[in-house]
Amino acid sequence: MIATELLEKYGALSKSFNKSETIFEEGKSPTHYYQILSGEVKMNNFNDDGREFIQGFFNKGQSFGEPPLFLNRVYPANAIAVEDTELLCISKDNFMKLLSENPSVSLKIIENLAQRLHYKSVMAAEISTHEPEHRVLRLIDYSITYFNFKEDKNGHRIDLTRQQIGDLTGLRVETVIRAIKSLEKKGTLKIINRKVYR
Amino acid sequence: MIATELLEKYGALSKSFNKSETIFEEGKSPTHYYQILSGEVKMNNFNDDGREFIQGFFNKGQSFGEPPLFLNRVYPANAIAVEDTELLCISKDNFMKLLSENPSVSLKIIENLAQRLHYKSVMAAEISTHEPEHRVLRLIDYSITYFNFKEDKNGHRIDLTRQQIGDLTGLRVETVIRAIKSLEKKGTLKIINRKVYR
DNA sequence: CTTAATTTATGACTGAAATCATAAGGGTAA
DNA sequence: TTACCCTTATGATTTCAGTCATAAATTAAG
Repeated sequence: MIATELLEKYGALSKSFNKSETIFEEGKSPTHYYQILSGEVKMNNFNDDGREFIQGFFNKGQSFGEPPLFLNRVYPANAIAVEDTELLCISKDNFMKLLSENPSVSLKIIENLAQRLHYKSVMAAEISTHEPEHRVLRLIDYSITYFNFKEDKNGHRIDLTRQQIGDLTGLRVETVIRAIKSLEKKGTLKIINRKVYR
Repeated sequence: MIATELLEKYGALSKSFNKSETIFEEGKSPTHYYQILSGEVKMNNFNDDGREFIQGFFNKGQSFGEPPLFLNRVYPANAIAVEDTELLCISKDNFMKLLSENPSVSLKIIENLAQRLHYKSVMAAEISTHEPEHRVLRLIDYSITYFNFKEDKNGHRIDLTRQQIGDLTGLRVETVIRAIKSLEKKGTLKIINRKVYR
């Protein structure tokens, strides 16, 4: 996260997106650096059958879509506002200028990329070699530290639908539902009022 | 890649590893920044059944294992020399000092992490939602630009065994063999002398 | 040079997750 | 308030990749 004032000093402008609106599309060239002022964004892909894969969710204060900016490559995924969202946008040129004139910001970017790379490494190994229950549980545990799900007396409330968990782990809804049921039976997690707690 | 002289200025030392020797293990805390002088390194995970997943290969000039260094986290995977390898190693503290005193190096690190994140994004979507043939072909195409496989009159020679392709895409050897056979039948790639060309 | 291990290969069989079908509860938009 | 869609749910069926078995070709090791 880069300080709002610093971004504004380099000409950042805020832009609003309605729920479900597309921010950028897979295959397009990046033009801006984006940071979330409010709302939530997801990055995803669709295969030929229209099946979705969710690369990740991004919340207030987080940036997204930088890698292609640094590589002069096209976006490998779409970015979509999952609720009404306000973004701070700064053009690629201005962003690069900001970076070169403010070395301490680089470290923030590095930490951010490192964190996302870490998540991807963990999930890649999970998706490739583990059975559904393991994958679902690992995603849940990771999301507890990664997103900040609130904790109450029942534990952490996992604010993801079964469908979203499926799209994050490469599983079908029905499989996720059955996996969660089975994990509950084993006492690994709780289902209260259809919501998952851990 | 950071210039050898610069690394040495900050106390980097070279270290040799024999083929199959472990450089670091999953779950351990990072202590050094590593850059390859010669040889090849792979990062991998094993699931409970001993099934391997290869996170990636790293060659001369490349660094690996930085994310946990920046996050104060443990390694999410193992690093193993796939052939006799010589590394340039610099302690975490010295590396951080180098970074803060040489801002231009940060951009190199950022580009490196961005590239790896890009690869992971592409492969995650592939592994999650596409059938074997698609996954194998995508890995091959990505590896052509990512590694530098040499090109001759038959095309790019894919220097990966069927087993390695399987471990990179989360498929079993037999499935990879059949997928490659099928892709050859369709004329998508060539098999000459058991080697894959594209 | 011989032996052992790895790699590619193919066929038969199995099983786990995907698919299909259906339904009820909950939220929300008109 | 109603109608519609999303979410959770469950059972039956199918399918495709995994598994198992076996073998030849090639490479690496002793």
